[in-house]
Amino acid sequence: MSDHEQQPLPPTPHQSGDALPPVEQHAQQYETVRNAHETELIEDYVELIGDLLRHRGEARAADIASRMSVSQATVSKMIRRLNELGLVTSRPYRSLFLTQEGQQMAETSRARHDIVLHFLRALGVRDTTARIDAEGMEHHVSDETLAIMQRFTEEHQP
Amino acid sequence: MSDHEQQPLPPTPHQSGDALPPVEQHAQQYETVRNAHETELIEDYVELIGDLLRHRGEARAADIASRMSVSQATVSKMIRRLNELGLVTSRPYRSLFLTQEGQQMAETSRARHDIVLHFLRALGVRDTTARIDAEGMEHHVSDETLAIMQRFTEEHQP
DNA sequence: AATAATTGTTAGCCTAGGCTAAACTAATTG
DNA sequence: CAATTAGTTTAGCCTAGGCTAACAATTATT
Repeated sequence: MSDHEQQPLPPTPHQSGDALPPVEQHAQQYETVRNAHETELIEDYVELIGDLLRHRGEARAADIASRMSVSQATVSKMIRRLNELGLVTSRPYRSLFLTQEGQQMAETSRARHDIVLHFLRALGVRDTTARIDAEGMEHHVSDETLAIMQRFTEEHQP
Repeated sequence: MSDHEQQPLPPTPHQSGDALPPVEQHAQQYETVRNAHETELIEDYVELIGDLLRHRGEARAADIASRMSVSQATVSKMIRRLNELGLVTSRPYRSLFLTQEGQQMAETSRARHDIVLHFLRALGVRDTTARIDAEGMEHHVSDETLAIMQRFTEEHQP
């Protein structure tokens, strides 16, 4: 075999896109995302439970399962975790309730979610799309950006 | 024990926030997010490898590990997966390369990432924050929203 | 050339978050 | 009130994505 190997090339001079950030900053970006992922699901559950309590008066495991389209077993397991984390109280075969701390988290999540959703709509995104995007984005928007989104929304549809 | 149990309450009449979406739509929101999570990491790796190749001329496992701040073992395992998925070619102790398909994915990811990043900056978000938020948001922004972001950016700083 | 340092791989462990199947409890209805 | 249906839980399995520790290969240094 002669040297037809793939060889590293010199960096492309006409760089499209930005330069690479310094290693520490770059690393921090990924770390932040990983951290968000850890709390994301927890927050989604708590937020949904809060919504169900508010709109329906009760939050049953079966509702959560169908709204999240996961199995009831998955929900049951998750509820145990939320319990251990002190976010919900539950008794077998009864509606769930949020603890003080859980309510706090639900409100915060709900508020973030609404800000992002309203912002997207104000930007001109269709409702269905906005809802989907907001669900994914809400956990990755910093307080700084959130504040800017809120201001934008207020200014663009009073 | 007398009946001091926590009881479900009637739905709050003064609803803050929106009403609950119909179950199917609600479920689809969460499904979309779950699907995004599955491809997210893969795309991040491929995108980073593309960036390293472009800016540095080569992409070594050690660089990926430090830029993502994960262990080299984790990177090594992931590279095997990327290989199996036909996204990269690798030989031990040599730089990684992207396959045709990998390059395609890297470009798409990079483009999305840039649009989100530039949009955030155009909105007025500070650079460091914008980078962090963009890293988390990019995988959750629909094509529709992406197009709107791009238009916004063009109009707000040419 | 020998040794040291860097880089990469492998093995084995852990947690989170899915799933199905089976068992149990509560509610509804014949 | 017995039986069916609906809701919940438990057990056990799987994959992804982290980790550390030990080892192997390459590259750099003396």
